[in-house]
Amino acid sequence: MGAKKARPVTLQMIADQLGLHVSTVSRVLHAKPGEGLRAASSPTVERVRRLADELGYQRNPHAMSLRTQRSNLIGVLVPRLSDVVLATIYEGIEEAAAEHGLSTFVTNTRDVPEVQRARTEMVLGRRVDGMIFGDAHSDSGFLDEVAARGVPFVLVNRRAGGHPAVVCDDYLGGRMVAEHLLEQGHRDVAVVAGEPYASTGVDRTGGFADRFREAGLPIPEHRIVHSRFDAQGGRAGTERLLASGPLPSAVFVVNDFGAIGTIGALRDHGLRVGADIAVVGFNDTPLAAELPVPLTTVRSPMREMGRRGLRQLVRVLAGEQGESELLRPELIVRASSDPARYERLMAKVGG
Amino acid sequence: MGAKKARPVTLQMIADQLGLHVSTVSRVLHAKPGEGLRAASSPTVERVRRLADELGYQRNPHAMSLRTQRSNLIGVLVPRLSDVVLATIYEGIEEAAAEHGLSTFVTNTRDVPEVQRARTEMVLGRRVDGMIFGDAHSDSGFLDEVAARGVPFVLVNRRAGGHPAVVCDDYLGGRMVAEHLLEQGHRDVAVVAGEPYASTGVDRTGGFADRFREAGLPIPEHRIVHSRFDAQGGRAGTERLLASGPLPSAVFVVNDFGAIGTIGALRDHGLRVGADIAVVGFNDTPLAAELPVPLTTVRSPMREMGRRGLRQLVRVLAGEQGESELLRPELIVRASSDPARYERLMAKVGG
DNA sequence: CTGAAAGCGCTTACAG
DNA sequence: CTGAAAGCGCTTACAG
Repeated sequence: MGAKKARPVTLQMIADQLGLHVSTVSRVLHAKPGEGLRAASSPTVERVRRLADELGYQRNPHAMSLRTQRSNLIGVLVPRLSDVVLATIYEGIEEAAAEHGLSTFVTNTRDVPEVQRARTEMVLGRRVDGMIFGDAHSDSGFLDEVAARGVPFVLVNRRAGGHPAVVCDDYLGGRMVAEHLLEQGHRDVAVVAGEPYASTGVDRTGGFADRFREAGLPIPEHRIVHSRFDAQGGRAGTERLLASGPLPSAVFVVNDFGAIGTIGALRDHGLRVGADIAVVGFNDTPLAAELPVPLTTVRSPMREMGRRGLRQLVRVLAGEQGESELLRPELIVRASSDPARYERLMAKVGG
Repeated sequence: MGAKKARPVTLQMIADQLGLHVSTVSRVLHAKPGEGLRAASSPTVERVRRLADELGYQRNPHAMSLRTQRSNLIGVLVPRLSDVVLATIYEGIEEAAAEHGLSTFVTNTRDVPEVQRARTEMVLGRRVDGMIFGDAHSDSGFLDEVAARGVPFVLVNRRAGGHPAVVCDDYLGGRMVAEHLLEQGHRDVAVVAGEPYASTGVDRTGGFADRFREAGLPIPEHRIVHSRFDAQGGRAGTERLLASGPLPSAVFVVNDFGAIGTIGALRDHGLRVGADIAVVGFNDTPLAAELPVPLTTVRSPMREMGRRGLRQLVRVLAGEQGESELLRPELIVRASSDPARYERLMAKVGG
């Protein structure tokens, strides 16, 4: 038992069967389409292609990489793939990579600097052609080092230190939320702001706070708390908020998962989201719409961000200058911050 | 500007600087620890190691793979990484792989057979040493083919066709849910059963239905509907359930994300989860506990499943027989199916 | 204990 | 249009 693993077909095998030299076969099979010079005569090309097809030839990537010093591999670092935001961005990266004939290594760094370093070395040790970081810290020392070493890379999700980055216009997203809450008449608001080292949370908070300041309602410091980017973090941040003073009328949580924790904490304090207090999240993850009280949030083009990040990396690999891109967010209003929608919802449930 | 990418250090460079032959350096640096035979004299070993360290030598994996026909790479296929269940299993795989000196390619197949085929070929084209499938379909024709080709692989998450698989004891998990609902006095229940090609949903439903049958309460066919494994799927399945007859007193949704869709649909029909109808999910994903009405669910050891799956693959790669493993699930009762807990919750919120 | 050779599978100027 | 050679960086018996 146990099927023997067939030795893969090589160029040499094809050459032998056809009485050609391996270099001719190589030229035929892998001549760049743009290449003006013909690889061989039409009949030869035909024969080679046919046999390669028949035998199911697949180029040995290790041999090719060794010879060309190009691996067509890229490394992707994310804080954690179990965060649906990063997983979705990665799906975009992978999709676009496949279209460019590139394969991706993706790895979790849990936002721990030592792990970021170690995984970067590991990935570089694999001789990737370039990297995409989804876990940049605002203190960009590490990335500066990587850049100094000449490693081509781009950032997605979070920006840092002026390196080419494809991110959502988080500042604008924060302003949109502020605008919405101001329209709803909120005057005393709070923010669960995420990790202080992540541009996402910082920029969202910044836009939000700026807009309130412009409205003559600067947000006091104790109304802004940092937190981890998950349900636990949202819960913990909210508990601190509730302990630190009177109840605000609205809470902006800089990501949906945090918002879920916030909702849990508010519930534990006997507060009804949408009625007693407004809550707004960020990212419009799939469950925001499905929550018992649907969550107002800001939609960010996550998959598209991944696709564009990969495209920028391809440009960098081609020797061009990588460009930063700012993707447009969109406010999605739902019952968690809109009394009219909340009433309609309750009417249905109540009746 | 533009740091030049330094050419990586090779064995040859080290050998030259030390006046040694490259083969000696190779032996020193990469002799297996188990190897009884010494690679070189102590002083030589010392000098080589020191210089390698100093220069930051990293073995070129392409050269090594080409020479040894072993890539230390494994391919992982999942339906989608944006499903937190699969992302968490993958985290376990990656963790364990790193401990074994292996790197992983992971790729999304969206449960589409043509994509599964294409991605498998792509990954095999990268010359991985083995594969882990998290997206097996019960109709195991494709996997049988892969096995016949002699590709070493194991399954995680879903089992199929008797191939080595590390999965949760889904059947038992389903029985646990049934047991719990029977204790709560439910007699008329329904199931949102997931995709019919996935053993997870099928086994969970099977265990659940068997237990009810044993209790003398066989579940009529129209009370079991199939659905996609996400919030949208749960919502759609639940709508069909609600359209097909009188209201059941409890709904078992075979995964948490589906359950969220179910909760959304029930809400839209004016039903209060935990009061008017019980809902139970599966997997205990992080948000189950944070939902406004916390969700009863079955905890499955997702990360551990990934770790064990990788370990089984390592065994297979070592020429041993891969073994299937069944991991133990645990029922987590919360307010969505427990009137006592629900009352306590409401008392807090109401007050 | 250390060196020399062969070879993994490919690509790329260079001849002819 | 096609062949021959060199070489990417490594490992692995085999000599000595």
